[in-house]
Amino acid sequence: MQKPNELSIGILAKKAGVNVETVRYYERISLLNKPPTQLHGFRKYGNEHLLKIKFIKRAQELGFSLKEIKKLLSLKVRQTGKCHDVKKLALEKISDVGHRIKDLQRIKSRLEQLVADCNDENPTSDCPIIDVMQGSSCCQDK
Amino acid sequence: MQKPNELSIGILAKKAGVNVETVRYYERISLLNKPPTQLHGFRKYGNEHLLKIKFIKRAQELGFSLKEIKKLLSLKVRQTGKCHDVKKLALEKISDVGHRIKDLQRIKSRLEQLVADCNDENPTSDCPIIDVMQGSSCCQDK
DNA sequence: CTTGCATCCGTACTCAGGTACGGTCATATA
DNA sequence: TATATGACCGTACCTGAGTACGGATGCAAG
Repeated sequence: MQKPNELSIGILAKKAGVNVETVRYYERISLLNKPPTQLHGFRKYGNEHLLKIKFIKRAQELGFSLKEIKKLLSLKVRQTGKCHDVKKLALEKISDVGHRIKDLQRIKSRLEQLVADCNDENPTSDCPIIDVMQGSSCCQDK
Repeated sequence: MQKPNELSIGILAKKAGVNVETVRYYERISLLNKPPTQLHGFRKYGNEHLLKIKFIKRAQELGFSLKEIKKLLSLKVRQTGKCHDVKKLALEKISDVGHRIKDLQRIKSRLEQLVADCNDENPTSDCPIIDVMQGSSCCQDK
């Protein structure tokens, strides 16, 4: 019924490994342009749509938000788009991710330190973890 | 009008450095128990409420969600609560945070590698960052 | 022909952690 | 006393990234 490179939304979603609703969602937020429709409004996708969804998913794995991906896609589309512009976004993302890593590391070592000080059999009233959260001991920093 | 250690919601919020609405929100989700009310239903807080909100805020800084904080608070309250139980939650959180750090590091080094390969003046059609997201080159891992 | 799945569309719901709004009443100050 | 805050309450809204639902069609196989 369909030419081999014409995909229904269900097939497309399956091939891309996403939910049908996700495809519709991407269209709603104009991340994916609405494809030409057949009779009765049934969507008819091509291979480029499949590639685009896979692009989105890879970019997400690299930590880009959908909003950022939209930007990335627009750079990709414009002929005038320079590698430079993409690189800029990537560098921002690197710095951003770097900050998040630092925050988490600070949290982690704080917790490790607390756990190290903690004697299992103490009642919680003597628990150093609870204590530090009470603010009674140390760390008025920040 | 009020005894010095009785706080209105506005004063409490200010002292704790949170929004009035946040206090009400914490009550809604039973993180903070509803304080005794005066005439006309005005909330009347004590110093223990202030400490509790500060506790919550410190625990949040350590990466605990409000749900987890609720658990922490219930351990703190029960006499039978042992340091052990708190430590367990802390260890879970450490492992959790550790995973998040690893994920972010993987993302970061991937991006750094891409940026290193990227020549500013290329058009986006030759951009290695875009390429990898297209999936045309390398990395069919995961 | 009927059953059953796929698709259409719009809307509502999810999670977390709040924030904002609107109407009413109380309190404090000038 | 009049005005300006502040507090009350319930509900709606926000972000992000989807997921779910319900009713109306369509299409294909038995």
